[in-house]
Amino acid sequence: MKTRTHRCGDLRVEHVGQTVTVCGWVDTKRDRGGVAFILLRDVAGKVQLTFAEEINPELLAATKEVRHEFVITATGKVRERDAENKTTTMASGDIEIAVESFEILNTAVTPAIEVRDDLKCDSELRLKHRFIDLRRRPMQAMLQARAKLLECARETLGGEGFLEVETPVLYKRTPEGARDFIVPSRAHRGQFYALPQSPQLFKQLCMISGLDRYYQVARCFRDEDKRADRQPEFTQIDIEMSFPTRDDVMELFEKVVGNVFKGIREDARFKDQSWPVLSGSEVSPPFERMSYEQAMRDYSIDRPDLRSRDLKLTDLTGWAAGCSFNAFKGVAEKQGLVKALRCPGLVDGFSTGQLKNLERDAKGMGATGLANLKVTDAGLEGGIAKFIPEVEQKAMIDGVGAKPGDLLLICAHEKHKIVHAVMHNMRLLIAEKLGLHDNSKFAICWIIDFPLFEYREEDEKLFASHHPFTLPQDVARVREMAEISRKGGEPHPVARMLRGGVKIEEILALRNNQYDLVINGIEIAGGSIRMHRTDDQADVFELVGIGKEEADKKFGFLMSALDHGAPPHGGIASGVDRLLMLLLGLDNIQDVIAFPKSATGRDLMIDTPNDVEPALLDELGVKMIPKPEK
RNA sequence: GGGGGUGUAGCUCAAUUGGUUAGAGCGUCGGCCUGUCACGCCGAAGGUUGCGGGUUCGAGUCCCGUCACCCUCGCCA
Repeated sequence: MKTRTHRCGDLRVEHVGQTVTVCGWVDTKRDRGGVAFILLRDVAGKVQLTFAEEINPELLAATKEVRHEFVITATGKVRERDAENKTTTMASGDIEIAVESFEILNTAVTPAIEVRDDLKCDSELRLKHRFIDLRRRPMQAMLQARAKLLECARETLGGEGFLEVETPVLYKRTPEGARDFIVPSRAHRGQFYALPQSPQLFKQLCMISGLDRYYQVARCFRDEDKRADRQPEFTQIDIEMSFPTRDDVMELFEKVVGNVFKGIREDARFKDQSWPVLSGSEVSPPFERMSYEQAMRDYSIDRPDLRSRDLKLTDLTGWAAGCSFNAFKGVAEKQGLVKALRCPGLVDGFSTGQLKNLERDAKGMGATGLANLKVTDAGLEGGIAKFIPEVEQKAMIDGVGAKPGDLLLICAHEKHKIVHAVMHNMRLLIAEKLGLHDNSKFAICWIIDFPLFEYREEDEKLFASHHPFTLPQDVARVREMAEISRKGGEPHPVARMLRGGVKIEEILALRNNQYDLVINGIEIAGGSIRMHRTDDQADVFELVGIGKEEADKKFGFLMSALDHGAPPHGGIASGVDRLLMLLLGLDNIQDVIAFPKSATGRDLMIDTPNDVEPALLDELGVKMIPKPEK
């Protein structure tokens, strides 16, 4: 085999006259009898190999046995094509190689899926034959963009003095959060490792070790049910720094994002791609900041899609409390939530059946119903309008700023969560219908001032809304609450605080030092300033009901580390897969991962998970229990 | 775990709503063609209709179960 001199896709007019040797896969073969053409493909692109009877009949005859996807190497002279034979369908379209010799390096069976840019087939087949799928140009470009993204991030972080540190994959089960993947230990029969959901604690330990600035391209594992934008294993750019303010971390990450956009935009390899990142709007730090409270008020979600920023929700609870429609009034009286979405100009946007379907969707999310009202010159029409007197109608129309020709969607429920879920989804649907969610627009914002705690009524428990290591904004007040709770009495911290005179509203009004970066309604990154003092950390553990004993058992190594001179620290973690999806305008995470798993978490190519030998289970001390009959 | 969708030739899809021998395009294989570039022309092969059961004189079509893939709700601190 001769040494390759050039890559197929790199050859241009400037190479005319040179004798070159190229290697690659047979993309197509066009046999015209006395002349034949083979399109040879490699990672850089394609080039045409030409064979002619008048030049070398034996060589032409030998092309007979060449088939699609054979691997061949060819040597010949690069020559410029005649003007009428040039093509713009490929970058090397001005030239061709007049082949003088070629060799079949390997044959290939006909692949199950075609190697073509616009392949349209079931994802099952693509996953099963991933090594063929990855031969396609869009997939190779995706992998190049992914590598470029990481390259830009590393370059930025390296330049800012961050040290890339690897942390263990064999970690420890964490009782909170997502389900863990567990790994049985042979040496310690009956005991298990767990795969990390994130390197959270290790990066904090790196700060305590004095590394000052850490980052890692970390693989994370969560054994939850999959979604279009979720995989059981995914990649995060994980960052932590010492002595930062909240702004320091946010500004640093803005730099990372800015450089990723810039790096991919300026990479010549991608100029033939139609990705949003290449044609989309500018991203220029500093990014807008929005409080959690405002996001929930205007958009009912903590990751609002601001491409449709003017499509805001209105809180009608106050209006509902005094209205004549009992369903709304009742909800308002029970401290529920009533929210309205003004759909501009959509008074005739939906058929009766479509409106029914919207309501069905809302009910699917737990709503009792979804009211729709048409705004006309005469007032409100349709559905529940007859239950609402004219004066109240006018107040409502003024309240939501509606104009004749608008459609109003209203959801009311005792549980705020349900109203938020419904109205967020309706807002997305309406924005989509109004064509506001163009994916070449990038609407970026930080969400800040998140609640420190969430409250679960069922068992009267508080949860850290980010994670329990996040620094509260008002550490002193948290201390006071923890002191009250520590006095004991009732079984739950919340009950103890209530008895101690703390109002539940006040607990829920506490804010933390978390920040999430949201682009087009997708959470791209999230992080926080952490607690670096044991006493602060103990206060938060106290309020979320993790006693000293439990804290020692679960996070003893952290508590101990904090006691050894932990510096103030904070950081951020960003989902590489989701960011890449956004940049490339894709809506399935499988399309940005080289070897992804299916929606049920199977790898269809290597066929895993699979059974293991019973003897191995014995050695591990693991017993298989058959799935119970239904 | 709940709901929805899909499953017919190697691939993408049809099959007049239960009726003769399940078709087409692409691909594959063979032949022809000296400038193709989604080459063209002629011809051929290729099917356990995901799998199992049922209803029926008769099932790709209807029913039950099951498997796989996709979407969605729950879940994902």
